[in-house]
Amino acid sequence: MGMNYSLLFVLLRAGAHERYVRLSTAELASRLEVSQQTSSRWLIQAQKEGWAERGLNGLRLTQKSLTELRLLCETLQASFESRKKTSIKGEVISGLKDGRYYVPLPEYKRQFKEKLGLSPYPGTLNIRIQDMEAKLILADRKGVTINGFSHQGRVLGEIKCFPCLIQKKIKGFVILPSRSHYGLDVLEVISKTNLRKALRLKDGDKVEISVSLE
Amino acid sequence: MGMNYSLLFVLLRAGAHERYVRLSTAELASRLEVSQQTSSRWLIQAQKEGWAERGLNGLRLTQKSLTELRLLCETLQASFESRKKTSIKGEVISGLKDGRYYVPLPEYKRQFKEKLGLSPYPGTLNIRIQDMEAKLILADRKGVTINGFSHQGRVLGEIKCFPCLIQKKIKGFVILPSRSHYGLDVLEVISKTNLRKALRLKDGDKVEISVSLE
DNA sequence: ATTACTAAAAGCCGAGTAG
DNA sequence: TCTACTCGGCTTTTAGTAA
Repeated sequence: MGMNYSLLFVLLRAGAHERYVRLSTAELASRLEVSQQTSSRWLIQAQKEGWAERGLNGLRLTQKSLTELRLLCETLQASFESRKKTSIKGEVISGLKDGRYYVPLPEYKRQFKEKLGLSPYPGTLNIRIQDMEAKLILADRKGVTINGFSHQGRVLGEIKCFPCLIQKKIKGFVILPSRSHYGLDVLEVISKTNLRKALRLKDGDKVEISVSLE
Repeated sequence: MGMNYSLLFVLLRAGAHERYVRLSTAELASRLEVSQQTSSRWLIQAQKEGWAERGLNGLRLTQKSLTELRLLCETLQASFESRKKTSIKGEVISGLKDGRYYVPLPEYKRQFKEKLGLSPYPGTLNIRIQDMEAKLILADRKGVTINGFSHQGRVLGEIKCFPCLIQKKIKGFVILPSRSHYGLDVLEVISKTNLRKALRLKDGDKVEISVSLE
């Protein structure tokens, strides 16, 4: 029989981790949104299994409960405070050259300058990545959003950007266009400079992108 | 229908808060310690209620789940990081005078000096407290431990100490001897000075002890 | 391999109520 | 007041199994 999380959380909120608290089974029931009978039964069970104890002054959580809850707290914290940075590896590919079209569009350019402080080189460096999940992690994060717009009857979608360092040398941004022509295995990077030239990259070269998830 | 905590915690531990994770219902079942059929049913339910979603790449937690879990995380953190100080009130009593025997023992004295920076007055101030729960709170905390030892065939137990301020004036330590002769209603305090003299205390006088729980 | 349905058994819930 | 028992009804579980 596992622990009754709802009960433990209610007891914790009542302060039963540091002192005996006086809580009638009826009061407990209302906080748990169950009947008085059920809260009474749950409490008896929790006592039997060593999660809670009752004394003259009321209820309190046992050391066993506290250990368990503290562990849970750490698990939760670890999950939520997880990675602020990630490193993505892949190799340079040629791609469709469409970055050369959309990156220099005035509306995108204006927003790149305003939101990223970047006057981008007109084009993207395309990287085929090994770990596709990495792109999914980015897709989930907030990043900086460049708004979409219409241009000459064409709809240009929004772009999500993440600051990054290419080969640990040059600053740039990983961009995730909402209407990308690439799949999950290709990452697009923009920078002030022509990355291929500056880093002497050619198709097939291995590159490392250190991305800040902020 | 409330959320299924066990399921959410297992999914969180699997990393489903930041990406799709591939987990068969059988694998999930073994982690949840339920049958495959039950894990399948729970998952369907969680999906229906908007706690989890399934894509081609596996399972992941929804925003709704993350919001809920983050809130829970904060509750837990708040509970565990709670009070760093507490105030205990009571009145001076005479006690058994046994502090006069054990406080000055060289081994205890050495540790008091080393661990607390204290050369204690040979004796304890005994206080009958109104709120017995306060002592239980202390017993639960770590404090500073003075190790036990043997002396002339007698076993002297370990002592847990908490820095305190008596009457908001004089520094000292609340001590909790593991083999105390007192019950939960009596607190023993040591200090560099003779507290009775310095604060002009006599039996029955009200005192306030501000304890640092660290 | 996998998921999820059926159906019977097991377990849980809460109204009623005793102490 | 309060807690916790009984017991009929309802829900959840899991073995078996189909897809």
